[in-house]
Amino acid sequence: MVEFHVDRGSGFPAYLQLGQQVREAMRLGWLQPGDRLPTVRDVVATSGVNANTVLKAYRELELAGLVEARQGSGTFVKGTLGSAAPEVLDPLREGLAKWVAEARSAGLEDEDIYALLREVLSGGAQ
Amino acid sequence: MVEFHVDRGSGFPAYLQLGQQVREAMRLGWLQPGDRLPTVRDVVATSGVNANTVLKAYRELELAGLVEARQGSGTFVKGTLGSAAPEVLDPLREGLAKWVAEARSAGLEDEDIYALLREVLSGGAQ
Amino acid sequence: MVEFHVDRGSGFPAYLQLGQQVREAMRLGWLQPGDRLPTVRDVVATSGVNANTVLKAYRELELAGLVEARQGSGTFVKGTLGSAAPEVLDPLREGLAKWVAEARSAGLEDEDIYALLREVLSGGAQ
Amino acid sequence: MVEFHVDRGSGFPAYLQLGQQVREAMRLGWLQPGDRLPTVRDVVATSGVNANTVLKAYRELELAGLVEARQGSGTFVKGTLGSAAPEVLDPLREGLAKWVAEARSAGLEDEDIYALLREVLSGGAQ
DNA sequence: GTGGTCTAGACCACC
DNA sequence: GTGGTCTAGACCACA
Repeated sequence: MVEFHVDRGSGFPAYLQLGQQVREAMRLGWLQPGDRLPTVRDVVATSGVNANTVLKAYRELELAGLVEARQGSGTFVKGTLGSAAPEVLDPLREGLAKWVAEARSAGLEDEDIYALLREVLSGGAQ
Repeated sequence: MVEFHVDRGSGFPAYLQLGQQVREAMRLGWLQPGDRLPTVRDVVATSGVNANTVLKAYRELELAGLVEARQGSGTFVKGTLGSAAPEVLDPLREGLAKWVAEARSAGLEDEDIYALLREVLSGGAQ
Repeated sequence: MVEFHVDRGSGFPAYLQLGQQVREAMRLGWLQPGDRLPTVRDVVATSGVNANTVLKAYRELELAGLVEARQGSGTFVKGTLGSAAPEVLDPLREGLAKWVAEARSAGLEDEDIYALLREVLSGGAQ
Repeated sequence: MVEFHVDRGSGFPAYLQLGQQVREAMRLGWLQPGDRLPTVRDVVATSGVNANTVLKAYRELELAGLVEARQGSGTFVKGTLGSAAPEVLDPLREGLAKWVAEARSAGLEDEDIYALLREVLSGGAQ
């Protein structure tokens, strides 16, 4: 089961954070087609966000074709995102974890790590 | 010289994007204490954002003690962010680039990679 | 300029009524690409609907690619809907008006007329 | 026999769709006083809607004096709607069908046609 | 009890 | 002054 964590006061809209977390869970295989998302009320209880904010996040996922809301029964994962199978992801995750350990022991903070990744992904100096 | 890229319509506030990009450039050593930030006018021309938005971003960086506005001459980097020296960053960047190459050849998209990193940084299953 | 009329208490969601009216105005050529929709505040004043309801309608039109919201300046028609040129529409409208006059003088109410049209469009008995 | 078609996900409440379809069938003479409506069970099977939703639709029609529920035997049309006799309706239907054929061959979509009719019924520019 | 609609109002981002 | 975000809470449609 996915649990959401909303960082309020970061300026980052709460409904976007929720949407992103669903997308990431789908990419990582935590959410598979047919799985039910936490109910709106669950998310409200868990994350402290208002119900309408959750609804908005779910509605946008629905419009994106990723989930499907069924009145009275819940919201369900419909589409897929990211093609990576666990057999592929697991060794990569392991390799990345090793690299992260190195980076941290060299004194890098998480923000440094994100910055480095963005640099590398965007192909150097950009 | 740093060049800003603002993604409008992503829901992510423009002034936060600018601030984040300055911070990342500082972390990666692209911006060093004493360096001058692009002028507001430059950023407007480059990114299509309104001047007030740029001013707001710079003002917040100044309040954070990271930059200093000098009337008539521009805005200059004052503080530092991230403790990593180039001698430390370079081999890490290289290691990361190698891992990214692997991940991509395994079919992962950039979003998959970000998701994996977030997972690893947050300590596994979260 | 388009003016909205929202029928509250019909059970028909207000935001759908607004969306439909924009779409119809586009079909009839009352709204052309580049035209500005009434501001959210205008609609609130005109129709008595809440601002968020209007925003929701406009956001859905934007997601459908029909309009574009520009912060600080308004919401503008972007796409097109219905290919009918005025030269084509005008004679048809005239013919229809004539038929409507007949139907009404035969005692039909508007609801009868809608029912008839729906029957004819759906191809008879269906 | 009337057959219901409920469009879920249109935002239009299912019970209103059912009610409207009964009303239209009455206006067009498909349902006459004394006729029996489909059983709730039939509608559930046909339209995929929940039984309570059908019951709610029938209850509202009953409150409007249009139908009458007889315990154990079904729901029957009681009142009338629309004053048009078949001798009146048929030629009008024919005239409308001719107009619709014209409109379609001019490239109009059904939505265009509905928009035009609404415009004409509401008396022009509204 | 599920998702959905609407409201009223505060506050923010942007021009 | 423009659109947008978020909240709190009432109420509805549906299973």
